[in-house]
Amino acid sequence: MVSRLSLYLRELQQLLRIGKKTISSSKLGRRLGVTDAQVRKDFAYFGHFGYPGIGYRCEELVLEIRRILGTDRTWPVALIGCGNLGQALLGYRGFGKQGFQVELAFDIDPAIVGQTFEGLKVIHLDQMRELVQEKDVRLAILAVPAKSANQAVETLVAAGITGILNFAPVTLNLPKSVSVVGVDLAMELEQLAFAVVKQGQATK
Amino acid sequence: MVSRLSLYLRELQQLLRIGKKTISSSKLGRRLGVTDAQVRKDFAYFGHFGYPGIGYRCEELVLEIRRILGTDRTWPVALIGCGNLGQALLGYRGFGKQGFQVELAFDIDPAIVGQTFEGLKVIHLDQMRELVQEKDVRLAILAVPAKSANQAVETLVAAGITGILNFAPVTLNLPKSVSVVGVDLAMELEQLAFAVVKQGQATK
DNA sequence: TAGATTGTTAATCGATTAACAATC
DNA sequence: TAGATTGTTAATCGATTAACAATC
Repeated sequence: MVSRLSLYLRELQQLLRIGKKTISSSKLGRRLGVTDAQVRKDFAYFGHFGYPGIGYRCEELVLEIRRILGTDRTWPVALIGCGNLGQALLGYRGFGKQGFQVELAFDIDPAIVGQTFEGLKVIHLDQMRELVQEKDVRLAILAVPAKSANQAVETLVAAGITGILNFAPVTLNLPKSVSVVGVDLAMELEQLAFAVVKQGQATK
Repeated sequence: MVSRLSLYLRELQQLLRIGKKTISSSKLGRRLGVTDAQVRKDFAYFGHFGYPGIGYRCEELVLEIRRILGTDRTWPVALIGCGNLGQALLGYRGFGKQGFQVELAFDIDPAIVGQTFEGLKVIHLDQMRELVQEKDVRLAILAVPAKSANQAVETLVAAGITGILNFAPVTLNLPKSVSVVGVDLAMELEQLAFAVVKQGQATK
């Protein structure tokens, strides 16, 4: 359900860009494939953000959602693993726009440690603890190979990281106090393949 | 619910790697944070795969899930957009392992078209239609900037693509016959930030 | 046989939708 | 005022869990 908040936020930012001042639950829902009742219920859960007869003021609602999500400030983020994917993530501009700033980059490969990508020098994972504490970093993006993931996670947890965005295609062993969001690209493609096959059958 | 099938599949493949022949619904569930009843219900929906008193045979179940998901064969995939992220995705080995093979790479930037990455020559998007039809490609990975996404989508749909893995942080305008799975990295981080803040409050 | 574990039914829970009085 | 739209209640729907007879 909170994932819909992010979706609304993205759409509202788009609406602002094209100059819309207000939007109704039914129009916002139509754009996203969600019922109007769902949209209203989602927002009403967190407060009274709308205006009967008018709708929601986009600018105001953007601020409210960011406050709810906790992105009304900038979060420093640590990147773990600076291979192919890690480097691409370092260069991704979309994070900054939503309030995330990769401030630390780690690896364990001697061929990578010491190199600079996007103006950020890659540091050995062994030095994570003190740097993370110094910068008060809570979030980490884990972009290491599957076989190194759980080992890296121990270092992360010991360093005080409390949220992990996991790109490694394995189940992480974590204490309940650490949150994890997994992004498994092969899994996403599997979901897509399933949907395409099903859709194909429905059309027959 | 189908997303759990992918999760089970990944875990079962891991279990096979460490030499397990069979697994019970309760042990599999424990590993993934799912109840045993949920695991059994999920599988039973598609058939009778388990053995009372024994559990599920890992190898057999892997084959069944792959059949259900449609990944009991290799899917050729087209990559659209060969910038930072696109190049990283081209180099990602995880796709191949699950039955996806990027066979075509497209872009519109003259500085990128013609270059070769991972042994694949980047082709101009204008030539997509005939190549996609020649190779019978159904799936596309969309890794273009947000502002180009909906324009690119028109070309994809016209070429006969029926499933899109969308990395662009925008809502795509698509006919109902085309499936889409969205991966918005900033949205995932937002979910993580929310979870971390909530967790922090609960601990207080 | 006793122990383990499935598949399935019934009960519970939570999420979504419909409907409408209240409000601008 | 009439029209549009919210927030919320009640109804519906679907998904999850508990429990247990059937099975190996």
